Amino acid sequence: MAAEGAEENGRAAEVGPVARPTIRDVATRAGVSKSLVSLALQNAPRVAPQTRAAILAAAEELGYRRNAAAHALGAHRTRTIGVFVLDLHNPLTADVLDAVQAEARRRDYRTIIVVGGEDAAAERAELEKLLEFRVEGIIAVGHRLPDGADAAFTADCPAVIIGSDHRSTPHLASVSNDDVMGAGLAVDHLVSLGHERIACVDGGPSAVARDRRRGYRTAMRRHGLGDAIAVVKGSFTEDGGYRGASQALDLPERPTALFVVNDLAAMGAMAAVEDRGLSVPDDISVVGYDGTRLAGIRPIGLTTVGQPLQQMGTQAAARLCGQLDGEVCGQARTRLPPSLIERRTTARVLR
Amino acid sequence: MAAEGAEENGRAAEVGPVARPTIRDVATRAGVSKSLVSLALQNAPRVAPQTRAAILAAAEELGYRRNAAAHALGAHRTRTIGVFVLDLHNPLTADVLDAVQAEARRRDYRTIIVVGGEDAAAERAELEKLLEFRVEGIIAVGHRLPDGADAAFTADCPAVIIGSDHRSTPHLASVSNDDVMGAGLAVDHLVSLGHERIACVDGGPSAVARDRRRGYRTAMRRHGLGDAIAVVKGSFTEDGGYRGASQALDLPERPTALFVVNDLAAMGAMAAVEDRGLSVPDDISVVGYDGTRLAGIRPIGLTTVGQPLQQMGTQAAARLCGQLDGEVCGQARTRLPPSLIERRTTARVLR
DNA sequence: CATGCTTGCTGGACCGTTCCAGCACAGGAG
DNA sequence: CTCCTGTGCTGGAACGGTCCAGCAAGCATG
Repeated sequence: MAAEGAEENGRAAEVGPVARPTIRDVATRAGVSKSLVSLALQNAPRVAPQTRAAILAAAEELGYRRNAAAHALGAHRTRTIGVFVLDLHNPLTADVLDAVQAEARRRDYRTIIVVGGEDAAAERAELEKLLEFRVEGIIAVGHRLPDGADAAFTADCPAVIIGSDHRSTPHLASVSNDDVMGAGLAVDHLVSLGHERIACVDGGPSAVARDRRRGYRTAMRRHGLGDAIAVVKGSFTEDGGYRGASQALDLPERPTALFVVNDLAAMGAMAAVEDRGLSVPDDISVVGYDGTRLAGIRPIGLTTVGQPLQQMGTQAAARLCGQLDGEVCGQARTRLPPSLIERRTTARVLR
Repeated sequence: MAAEGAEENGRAAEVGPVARPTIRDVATRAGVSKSLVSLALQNAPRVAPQTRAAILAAAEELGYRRNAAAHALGAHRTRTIGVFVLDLHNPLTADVLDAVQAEARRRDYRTIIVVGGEDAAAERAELEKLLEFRVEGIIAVGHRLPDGADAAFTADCPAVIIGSDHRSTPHLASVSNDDVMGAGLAVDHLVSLGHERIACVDGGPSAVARDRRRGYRTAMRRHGLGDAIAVVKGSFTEDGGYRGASQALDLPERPTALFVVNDLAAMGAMAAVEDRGLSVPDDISVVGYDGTRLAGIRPIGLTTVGQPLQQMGTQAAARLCGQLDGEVCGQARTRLPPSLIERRTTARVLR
């Protein structure tokens, strides 16, 4: 029966956009007022069961489909949250998104995703698009907007940032892992394997990179290795990792281990090691950060600091939806503990 | 000035959804009718330049933002295409999406992305959501809807499938690579390295897997290796690749090379090789399929059949937008040639 | 029997746009 | 001067829903 409706439209589709049945058409067919159809469709209580059934049947027969635009306009609500993604290529994104999506669905919110293009302008345009859609809240998985610009957006609807907690915009809610602690975990692990000359391949100016860098420094000093601290410039990309590691390996006192700002960059770092005729982990141990699936892939087996990605996604969505539903939510910034995932790119240092 | 508007709303945001300025507010401030504001905002021709400027200024001052819902309702258009993604984890997805997004943007269409959940029901719900938003067209990157169900959707708006071209639904436009040819490329390459016992780790019942399987068989026969044909069951996941390869390696006549249905599964296959104390490529050569970035990562260096992912994304978007803009588009099903990307997981067979 | 409450339904205003018909005015052609 | 054309603008209907006030009928209560 539904198929029949689709068939009818199938023909019309050839010549242009189909004139879809409206709530009024359904009302006529069911012999009731359009108001009642509206009520029945949103599962309102005061509708007689058999009337409701008749309306639902009529809707089904006509192939009625709610018009989200009209709905939003009338209801002043969309029950939709916008998800902004900075980089689809980062394997971290997929894990987080799956969890966000699942939690939102559970709470009866829908999600739409947009992805920020190359530059800040494109990112801004995508965010603007979300706002035009009148999403009720925004979840951002990474962002590169200058401080302050994001504030202008979150003035319009609540937002939660996943991953980086911008210290500069304290009003922004965030769910992140404790990067300082995570970096410490990495250093602790390497030290426990006897490493002393541990270099840090950095990620640049972002808040995340800053914290990981700081955690590295703090941990090194804690182990009495303050003099061995060596931070080289890199980035969150494979290429950045390659260049950073190259620089570190060419240091006069060559490090025996590399702590790299994220998993992707760690891939590049391993390539750099290899290109110098050295091997991982025999000559050089490598630790990444993020705990993405990529790192877990067998031929790679990267030791890394795992973020609770799924949990982060879930919490972010739960917090946002909760806030929208008027629940009182606790603190705006949640920070989850990371954990070390030991695999095959780290080994005891050779004397 | 824009910031000022944001500030004002910033306060109101605490107590609930902000009452955003409407086109009417802008009209009042600029001292014109709302119709003219509407005209000015959509860059209509018959608006005096200085009036337009005044209107734009007023809009800016008030922090006006178009309401997409109202727009859609009035204009009977959304200029939005919906992108359905089956699996965000497949690294192929990101490449394709980037290209789709870029092309759509170039043609002044916006995109929204939804991701299909665990099962066919969730997938259907997401597609339905897109339709409720009244997207003008749909691009699907993979899908698992039973044949016929997808027909019901595409009856309502034009759609292009990327990747798999469902033979069973010939009315669906698609952009794909030639899987039969690609599989042939892989076999040719292995044969040129002296391999004869080449096994195929399969991907299951999907159309894509079928074509790759068939391409493998055809090529083997072409090389006079019909007797060496060995297809083992696997899937498009790492795990499926592992199990498939395990089975292949336990064959009485152990193969010297593995052609695996996609890059992800090839990762699993390599793990299986390793677990048997064998090495890639010295003992076993491995070829993947897709040409994802994953395969290119240095520590992996997988030899693979590369799909022109970016080109596929671009063409799909171009075709869809073109159709929506009334251009006459050629054939509904485009098939691009893949190419072999030779890296370090294949080697000359040892005698 | 009047009253009030509950249940089930209706009519119409409203949301923020677009778009169409139409109007006033200016300038050029006849 | 009149007519015509084009320019710049306005008012209001329409889009497809939601939601509120209100109404009729049935029932219980006093």
